[in-house]
Amino acid sequence: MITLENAEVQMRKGILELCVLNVIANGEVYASDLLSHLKEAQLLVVEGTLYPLLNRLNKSGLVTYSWQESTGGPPRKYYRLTDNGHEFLKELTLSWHQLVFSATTILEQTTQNNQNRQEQRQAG
Amino acid sequence: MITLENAEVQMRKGILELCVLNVIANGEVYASDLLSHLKEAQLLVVEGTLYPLLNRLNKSGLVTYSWQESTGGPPRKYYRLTDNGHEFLKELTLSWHQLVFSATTILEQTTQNNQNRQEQRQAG
DNA sequence: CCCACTACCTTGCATAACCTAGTAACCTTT
DNA sequence: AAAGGTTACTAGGTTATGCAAGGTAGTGGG
Repeated sequence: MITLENAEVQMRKGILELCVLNVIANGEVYASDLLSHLKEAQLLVVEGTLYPLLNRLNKSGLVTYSWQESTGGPPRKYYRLTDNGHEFLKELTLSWHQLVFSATTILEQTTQNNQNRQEQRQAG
Repeated sequence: MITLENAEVQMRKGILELCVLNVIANGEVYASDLLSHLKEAQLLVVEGTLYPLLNRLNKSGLVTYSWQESTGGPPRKYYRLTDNGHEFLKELTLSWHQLVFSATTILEQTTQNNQNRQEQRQAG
């Protein structure tokens, strides 16, 4: 069964990696930083999603981390991109732009046709 | 293991429904029409992906179809959106734009910071 | 010592859906 | 009737991963 909820989750999935890599590329961050950055951009992510993703990125050699002391609380893992990670991000960003292009192409056609139909309706 | 291939598939998944619904909204089409429209927009889809998707959309009440004779070959199923489908598409399009906004926000930050770093490197 | 807060992490359920490879039916042409 | 093109469809292997829920552990205040 297709629901709006599902479709939105599906779309979000696709760009989550892209966004996480970008935030990390943007400067060393730890998990909570990431969460708040993503939240700022209105991209909903929770811990149970983020930690496994960071581990996957690490195991795939795209990010690495270093422990750093915290003023209060346990030490933090600060992530940064590896060389492979930068390369990967570059190509993924390209893919993303191509995808946006595809979608835009199709959306624009629809918009134009709907406008045409409205004009026809008004003319008729 | 994270690969570029996987990540791209993942991103494409998310917008496939959106694009298919849009093409259908664009005028009655049958499966092969859809495939060529999507191909024009450089969105790779194959039969085995499309037919199940069309069935899901149909079962979810978002599209309906009518049989029409073909000049040569078996009759074709021409799809069109239902009222629910139009409503769904409207909201999904909105979600898509919001998602593009989120991604763009994050991508721009990265681009700016990278530019700053380059300038700093050149200055140093 | 205990509580609250922060931070990191894992297990497992639930879901999802792509795509390969194949089937079957209809039509026309030879 | 055989061949070839067009159209529709599906079963199943494979892969993926979101998220809720629960666990571990460091710090500091009362």
